[in-house]
Amino acid sequence: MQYSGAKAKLLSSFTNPPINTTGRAAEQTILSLLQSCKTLFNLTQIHSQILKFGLQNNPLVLTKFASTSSILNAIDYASSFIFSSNSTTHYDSFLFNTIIRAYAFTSHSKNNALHFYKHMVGINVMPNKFTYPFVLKACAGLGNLNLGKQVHGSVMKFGFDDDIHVNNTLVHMYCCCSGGIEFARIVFDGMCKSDCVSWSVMIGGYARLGMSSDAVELFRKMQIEGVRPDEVTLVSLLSACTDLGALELGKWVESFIEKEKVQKSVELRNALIDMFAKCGNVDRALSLFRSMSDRTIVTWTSVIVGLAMHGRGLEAVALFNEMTKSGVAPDDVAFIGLLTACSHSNLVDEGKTYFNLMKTEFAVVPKIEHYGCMVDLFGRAGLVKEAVQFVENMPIKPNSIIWRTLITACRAHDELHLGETITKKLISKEPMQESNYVILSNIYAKMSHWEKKTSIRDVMGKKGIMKIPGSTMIELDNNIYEFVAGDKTHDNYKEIYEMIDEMARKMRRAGYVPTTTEVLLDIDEEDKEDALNRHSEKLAIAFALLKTPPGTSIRIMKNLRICGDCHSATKFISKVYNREIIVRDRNRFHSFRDGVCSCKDFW
DNA sequence: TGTTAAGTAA
Repeated sequence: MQYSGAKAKLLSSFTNPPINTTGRAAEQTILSLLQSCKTLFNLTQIHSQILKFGLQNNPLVLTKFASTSSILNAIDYASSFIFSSNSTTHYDSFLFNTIIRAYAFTSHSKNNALHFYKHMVGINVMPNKFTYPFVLKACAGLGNLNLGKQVHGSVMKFGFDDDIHVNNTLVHMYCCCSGGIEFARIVFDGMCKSDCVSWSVMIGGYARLGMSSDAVELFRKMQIEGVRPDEVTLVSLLSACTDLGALELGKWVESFIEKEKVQKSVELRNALIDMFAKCGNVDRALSLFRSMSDRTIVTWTSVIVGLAMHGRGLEAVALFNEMTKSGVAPDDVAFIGLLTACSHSNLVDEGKTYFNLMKTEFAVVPKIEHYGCMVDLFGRAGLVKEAVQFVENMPIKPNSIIWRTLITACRAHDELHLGETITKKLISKEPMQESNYVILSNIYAKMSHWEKKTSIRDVMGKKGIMKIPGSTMIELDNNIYEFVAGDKTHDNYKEIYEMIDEMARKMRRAGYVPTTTEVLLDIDEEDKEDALNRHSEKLAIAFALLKTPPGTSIRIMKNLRICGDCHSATKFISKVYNREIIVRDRNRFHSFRDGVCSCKDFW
């Protein structure tokens, strides 16, 4: 490579170094080399120059060296000098901050950051207020709560707990450690000064942990206290809206952005797209997407996933092709979206093709999730043999999700004995997982093995298996209501149960037959029907029918997959009450209208 | 002789 001008001159002074230079001049030479050339020179050469000049313990040189480039080697060289040094050279906080910072920002070396922090304290170099944000960032990356608490102790000991930056990073650190969220809130509540970043960190912490109601609640408090949210706050808030299915709140965020002229970063627009897609308004997501000229892989993936969830697989595939043509390289998440789109829309050939292209053309190594998508693709399409073969030939050891996907396919396509065998194997490996027993119970129901089905309940009771309660959420008049099966905690519960009875009568007249085999309980048929009628989604629909004007759409969100009976019942409800009912379950959207579901019963 | 904090996709 040819260099000209100043660089060429420096390069020549480097290859023909002023050998006799000593002291201040040598220091200046090295510093200017490091200053001007950064990554131009081979670090090993600079290293040998430093040794030649005897500057290996010079704090200035080391600091410059460590901050010279983002190349980890530079930091490693600098840090090895410090550790190998047995001189009494005094290194100041800035040198350590530089090194800690470099390590804290490098994904694999966060331990080194802590290492240096401890070394620094050990040789009596005082940390300053700039030190802790770096150290705490490293702690956050490591997610080690005890380590974080230790550093928190030092922060207090050295009296930096009145610094807003330090406190903000403390809150963030606790948010990133498992089991740390309560500590985060304690620090947050105890801060003598707080700003938009403090609130954003805390709201973001709740949102990432799926504590979405807490995130929304804290945002409301932020509004009351008059702190202006910025685009980062709103990304976290939108993520909470997405999780809760809170479309109205999401729309409010969009109008807030316009009204308050919040900077519309790509991340913020991506979050809006994701929110609209997952709150049931995929067309709004699409139009936002079309209006963007600075799309990232996240933008594309968000709409592809959104379309997949709505069963619009062909459009998702078309968008994927448009994306690759426009020069955006697909990553592993994009492929998960694409393959999900194929499996939810019965596009077996397309799915197979893209799975192969993934490796050959796009150099994305398939992960267990991609294999899972393929098993699902075959399984849903009724190709159980292909699914089994695929699992047998997988280069990765199948996990329990793969097995459950396969079992679900067996159950749906009447490979009941195979399903039973695999489920029993799975239960022996994973005896505390409730869903394994639910699947087995459903298989026995389909086989009419009622005694076996009944005995499952005893087994579960003996093992003390925790049930994940099904719950359904609905957003009405700026409130989010949550229902669980058999819920009687709601203010209007009497009205709701009367409505349930009315719904049951009208549905029966329209030809609805309850699917009582879905009930796990050991009770008689009439009680089973009663239990089905109290499923959380039916309670939420009854509540919505009571509280919203006739003819308007009803949107509900379920935490698990919608059960077969509720799916069939909702079709009848949509017809009898002339309502569009949009259900978001764990996997996808179901849009019921006039007795038909948008998923065409393919789910 | 200087440096610091937060966010999105299955």
